[in-house]
Amino acid sequence: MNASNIIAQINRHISLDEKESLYFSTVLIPAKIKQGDFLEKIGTVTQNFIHVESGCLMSYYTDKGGDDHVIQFSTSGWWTGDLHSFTKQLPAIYSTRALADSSVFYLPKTDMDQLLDRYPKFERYFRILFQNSLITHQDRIIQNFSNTAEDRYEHFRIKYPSLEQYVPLKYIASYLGITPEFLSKIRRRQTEK
Amino acid sequence: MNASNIIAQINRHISLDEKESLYFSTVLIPAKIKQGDFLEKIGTVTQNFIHVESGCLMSYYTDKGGDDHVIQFSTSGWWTGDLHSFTKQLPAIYSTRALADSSVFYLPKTDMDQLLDRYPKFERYFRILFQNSLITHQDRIIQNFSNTAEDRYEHFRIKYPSLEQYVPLKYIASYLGITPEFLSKIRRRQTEK
DNA sequence: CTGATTTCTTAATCTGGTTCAAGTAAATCC
DNA sequence: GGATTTACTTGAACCAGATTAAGAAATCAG
Repeated sequence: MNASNIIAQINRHISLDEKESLYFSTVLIPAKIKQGDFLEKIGTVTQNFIHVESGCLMSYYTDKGGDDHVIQFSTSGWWTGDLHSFTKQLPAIYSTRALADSSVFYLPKTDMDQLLDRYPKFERYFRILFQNSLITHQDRIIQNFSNTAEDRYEHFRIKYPSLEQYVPLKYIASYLGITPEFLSKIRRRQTEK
Repeated sequence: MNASNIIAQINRHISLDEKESLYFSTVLIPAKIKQGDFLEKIGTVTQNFIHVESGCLMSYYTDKGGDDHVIQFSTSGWWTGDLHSFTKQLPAIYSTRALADSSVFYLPKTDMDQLLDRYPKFERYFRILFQNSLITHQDRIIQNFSNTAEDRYEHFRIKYPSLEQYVPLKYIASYLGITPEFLSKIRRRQTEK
């Protein structure tokens, strides 16, 4: 596994020269993750920002009642990780697990900090990344308020068609903010149409 | 109105020198906004990123049924605006209005683009700004899924105590994702305790 | 100061979605 | 390949919060 994919993807937003690309690829740590394995556990301090090369990951919050709530699925090209824990170096409130055998790159916090100091171009890259992600999150909040669960499910399937191969329905339900039982009901309603 | 407040605030994240501070303050456009006035209307392309000096603004989405959904209240020190419209120069899906007489700075898109090109330090500032905002938005999604409306209301009052002086209850209800009637019910329940 | 508009509350009724409990299909594991 | 765990479905009872409609309180305009 080499870093050419991730670098190509970054080059869609900024233009890295040889030196920058090389430096970046040396700080990335490649890893293979087996389905079901944890990349990050609640309560421990997040050391890495995670970039998915292939496979599928899921990040989720576990509430006081022990129920899980999915905040994100990540497939090829996505970054993930508990940003709050990563930034402030506090215990994570999210867990991240592989929903399929996956390969990822870890970007350790100290290396990311150095990277940003040395090559401000990466500040731009991550600024754009977070800016876009913020727009997506605002939209998700609005959609959750203004649409029914059924609309949200249809919208989800259109927006992330590739996820259905990886993600069990109960996690899709969680992502949508409903119970698996109710998602089941929605699905039956739709096939009856 | 001068730019010293906003520059002091930016200096909490990066260190601007004289030249940078000066350049930044020359591209900011100060404005006074009367209560009830629009800073940004749905359907028009957002030209400015908005920084609140004093007063209080509200950004909201209007759904197909004509119902408004508040995404953000902004008081002194906050940035606001329809980021999607601003970034992609597409018609805005959010409106922004003043909930009280307010003073703001506009940062026009072209000036922000030039600012970021000329002084990459600002890339860092906005990277941190969006990164923190993203964390807040993730948290809001999770809280909406895992807490009851009553818990969310209590949490809101603790987190944003200063907003109660500006914001009518019906907009707080909207921000929490409930109807004004139900917020009323919650409030009565609480005073009865 | 006064009428008009907007905000907030109250109560009755209704509904989208949950909970609980049970059964079935599908992965997974030795 | 058979046993066991995990994922999905079904249905009945239930509840958090929506809807509707009306009145009370506050704010605003002239």
